[in-house]
Amino acid sequence: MKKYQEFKQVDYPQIGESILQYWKENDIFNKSVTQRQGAETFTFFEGPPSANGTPGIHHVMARTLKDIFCRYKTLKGFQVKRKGGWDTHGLPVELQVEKELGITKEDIGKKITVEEYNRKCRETVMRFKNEWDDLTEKIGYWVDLDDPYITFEANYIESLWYLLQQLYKKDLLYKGYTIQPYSPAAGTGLSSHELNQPGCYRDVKDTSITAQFKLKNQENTYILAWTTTPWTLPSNSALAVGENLDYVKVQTFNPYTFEPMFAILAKARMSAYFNPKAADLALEDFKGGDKLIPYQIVEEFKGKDLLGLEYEQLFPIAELNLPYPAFTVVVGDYVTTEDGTGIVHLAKAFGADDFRTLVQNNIPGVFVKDEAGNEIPVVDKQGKFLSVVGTYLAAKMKEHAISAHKEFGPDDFFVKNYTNDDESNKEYKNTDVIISIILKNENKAFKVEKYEHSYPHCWRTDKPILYYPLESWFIKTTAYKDKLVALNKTINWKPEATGTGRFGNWLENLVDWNLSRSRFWGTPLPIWRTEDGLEEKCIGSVPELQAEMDKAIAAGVMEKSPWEGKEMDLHRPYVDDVVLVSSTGEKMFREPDLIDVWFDSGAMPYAQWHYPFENQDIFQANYPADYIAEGVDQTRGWFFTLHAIAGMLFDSVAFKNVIANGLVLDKNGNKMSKRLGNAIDPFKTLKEYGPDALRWYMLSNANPWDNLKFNLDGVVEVQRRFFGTLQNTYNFFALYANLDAFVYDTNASIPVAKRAELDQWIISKLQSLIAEVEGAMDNYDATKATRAIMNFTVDHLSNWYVRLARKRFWRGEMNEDKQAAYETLYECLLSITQLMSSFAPFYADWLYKNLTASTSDALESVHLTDWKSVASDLIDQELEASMDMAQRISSLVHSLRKNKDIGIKVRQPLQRIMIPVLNEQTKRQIMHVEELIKSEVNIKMVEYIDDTSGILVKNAKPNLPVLGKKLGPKMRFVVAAIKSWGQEEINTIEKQGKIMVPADGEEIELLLEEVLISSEDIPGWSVATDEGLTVALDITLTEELKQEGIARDLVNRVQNLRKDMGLEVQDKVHIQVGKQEALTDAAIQNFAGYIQTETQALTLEVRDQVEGAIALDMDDFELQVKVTKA
RNA sequence: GGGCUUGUAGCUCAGGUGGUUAGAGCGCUACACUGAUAAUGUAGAGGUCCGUGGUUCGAGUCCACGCAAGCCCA
Repeated sequence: MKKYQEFKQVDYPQIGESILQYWKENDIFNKSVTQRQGAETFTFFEGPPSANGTPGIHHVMARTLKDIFCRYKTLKGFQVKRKGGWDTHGLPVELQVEKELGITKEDIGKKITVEEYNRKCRETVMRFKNEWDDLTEKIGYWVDLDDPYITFEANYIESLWYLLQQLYKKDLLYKGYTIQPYSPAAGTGLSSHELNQPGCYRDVKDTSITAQFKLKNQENTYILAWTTTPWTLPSNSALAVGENLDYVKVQTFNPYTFEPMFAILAKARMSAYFNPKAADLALEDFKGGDKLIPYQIVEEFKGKDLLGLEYEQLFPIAELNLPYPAFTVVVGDYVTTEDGTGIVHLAKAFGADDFRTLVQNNIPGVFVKDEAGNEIPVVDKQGKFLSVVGTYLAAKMKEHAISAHKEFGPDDFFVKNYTNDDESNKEYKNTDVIISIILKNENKAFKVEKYEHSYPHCWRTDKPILYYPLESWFIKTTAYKDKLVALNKTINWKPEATGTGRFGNWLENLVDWNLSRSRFWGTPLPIWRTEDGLEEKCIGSVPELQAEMDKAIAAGVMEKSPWEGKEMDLHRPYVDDVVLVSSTGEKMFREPDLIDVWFDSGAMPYAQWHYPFENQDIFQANYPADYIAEGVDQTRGWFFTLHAIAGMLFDSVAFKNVIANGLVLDKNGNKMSKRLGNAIDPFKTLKEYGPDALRWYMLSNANPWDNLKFNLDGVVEVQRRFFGTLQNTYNFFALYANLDAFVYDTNASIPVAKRAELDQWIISKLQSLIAEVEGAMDNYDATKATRAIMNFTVDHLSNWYVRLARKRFWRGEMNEDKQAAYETLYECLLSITQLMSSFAPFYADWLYKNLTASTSDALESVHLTDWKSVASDLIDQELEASMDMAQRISSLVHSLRKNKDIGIKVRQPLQRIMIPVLNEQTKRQIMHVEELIKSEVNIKMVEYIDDTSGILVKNAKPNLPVLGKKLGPKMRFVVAAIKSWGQEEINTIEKQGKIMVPADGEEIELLLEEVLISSEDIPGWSVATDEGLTVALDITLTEELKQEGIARDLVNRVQNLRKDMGLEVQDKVHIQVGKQEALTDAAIQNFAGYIQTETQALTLEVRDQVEGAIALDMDDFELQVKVTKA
């Protein structure tokens, strides 16, 4: 029986399926975890995917990347628990459900109850779980799919509530507001998703004003600021300039009132405000009403020179006046000179940038107090000015006798076009126009014009949106900024730049985490408030909620628990039905918001174990994560939320090592999309190529943090080049091992030191490989590891070791040398199965099982083995250097033989090669592998030419890195001098160790170590050179060499014949050859023994006539030959 | 608009701290091998190192400004 199964063809997808089956039947994954019970843990966190869509090829990438390090660490002896998880909340689910039901958000609670809606979400979100599980299994991603965490489960939510309560207790959870897109017509905030709907941004013409802000303490001097939303001007509380932009002070006249003035604006924007034709006009010649208005620059400065300047409130409404530092100039990093004046007016309530800048500068915004004492903007949620502004505007209309399409009272001033007035009326004037006229009349407007720009509109009402402050709950992440920054510096990011750059910058510019979402399907915010907001309760657990409910029921504010007689579902609408009671007996209602789904996933280290309510021990042993991996697009998503929660509540990082992988693009570098039809179906790909080649390709082709241009040709190449070569090497081994009935026995193997030099070499190479793979994997660099394994397998093991050792396998009976060859090859193959098992888990296990089928101490799976560490004592650097020399010399000789002028094929033996050697070490290294070189390139001897030969031509070059430091600018003189050297100078520096060189009028001493001496020429010989190694080939063909060449040719032809005849390796033959010219006959006669041995010929006769002979083409002549089976 | 990443042969990618002639695989061309054979080997051709400036004796490598592609944010 064959001990090692041989394979004609390999079906990689089939290997994947059968090994998967084997793992399942034998519970291998589970065993790989349980057998490490008690060992040190290596913790991995699974970033939960959402199963409401089918998985794509990029998920193969992401999941493979997660898998490999877990497998590697398992081999290294760690216990690696991997709990799967599902992300189930969030907008995409809601949108999908709404699309399927044909409803909008407005219909929820009307056409469909919240209860039904959420039930539908719950169903939808796990719809493709089976596909996901299937893919996960088929690509060999080992993760616990039987007991995953699911973010909608009550236990999970309870853990979130606990965390939120912890934040609340630390005073890190607060209610504030943020500037968001808001639709007054629809009465709702809009998500960025809604704003990105096609057709949302439309070109509209708005009245734009360049307003004049009068400086305090400077006569007639105004800062010009431009806005396309004049209605925000009454809310102005500061002006922003670009710190490094150039500004000018211009003496001129107001174009509406003709009053003399000084205007301050960006120098680059002057052309937009001043007609160059007026540049030469004298200021004193100007008369009111002139078309051209003269101007003159009187001062220039940088933006930073303007900082802190105070100006007068534009609309002097007493109720809206603000204390210093309001109405001053500040820096805005977003200020440009693309349009406007290069100075931006800031209204805290109506712009996100404005809000941020003013908060940073501690400048208050323009707000008034409502009845409850809350600050509210001067425009209400219907888009109408409060009467405090309306009264002012109405009065000004009277004062300036401004007529319009109707009489304006204090409550008639709507911003934008939120009235339903007839805009086609000739007298129609909107609030922006009225404001413009007032400012013009009051010498406060420098320019008013219609301006066309792109502005977002509400997709439901078609009306323009308003940027408006909306209430939100926040986590005060800014309070922990320094801590989060410091903790981040301890994290090992791959690539590093994502940690320092993208993530680091994000932390540096941290804003408070806006936690609120006005939605239905998500984790409810566990905060109950009295209606006046004076009393709040933040609930941190189910029992706590239960206790509060009991109190509320006892107090009579709630009739009964919404979950009475049912399982507790902590979602809406049930939680909304919970009314608690305050200390004063008032009703408390839940804040209606849900929380950001990113909090769900960022809390997974705790919530996946239902911490702290259960599993505290497991949590302690598995926190923080040693390793996580996710797409780089998660930087501000999952990576951040993990980091923030860990830093704020646990004073720890959440993960120590992280790979942020790039995107998977199509082969042309375009994004894959189902619509474009360039998406790769992972299931189809797996079916065609199997999981191993796919995984290997993705890891080895490019660093995972770079984008991958996915090309199926690349998978094919990996399969052929790496897997094919490895398979061939195994087949070669199996073929001969079976013939010789060799079976590897660990306990009876020949010590490496007693094996052939070639064996020692490949084993040394193998150990170096193990060290390299270990180093790469410990540094989370899978690409380096896979490439190293591939190079070893293809270049060193197959192409060099097997090729050179081939004859040892097929020659003769079993002996010690043959056994050593088998053992060496076997050990290499077996090591490769372990090295590659993390990356190609199926094939590696399959090969492992083939190799160990007859071995007594084999384990069930390569994935259950212990990592075989480097045996440093087996690494022989000197030998590796020697062999490298042999490979390079062989290559040079091949190159010489192929030279057009030489053209002698390898089968023709040649007498000698000559190698100049300038030092003993080189000579020793080459001599070591002399035999090998001789047989590889078919020459009789290697001759070394050293100094004493007298024919060596030496060559000197400057050692630039050394000389550069010493000489600097004088380099070029010295380099030129060295290049002009002859043998004499080289001899001098070699003998005396130094030489004087002229350089730009002075003499410089050069030391021997500052030049590199080599030999690249042997006079009279054609040579080939490669990195200081030079080889000359003696191409003289003697009679004897010619004869041997013919003999080898004949052997070659007879071998072909044997094969054509279908003879087995061990079959014997008789050979008859027709008489030829003398040289050929002599060759056959002199090399008869050689020919017979090689061809297994019992007899070899030369005859005048050969009956039934075949004419063999011997290149230069034909030979009559007849081969018969003995 | 801002932050970050990428750009090297037809394609996919390597190229510590600047240093002599910029490499590999695939593909292409030619050849060899024919006892690993639907396998394998060898050699060759192929480069504006995205562009422009700069620093330097010397730049694929460092700096500045651009260009192109991508991601995230506004």
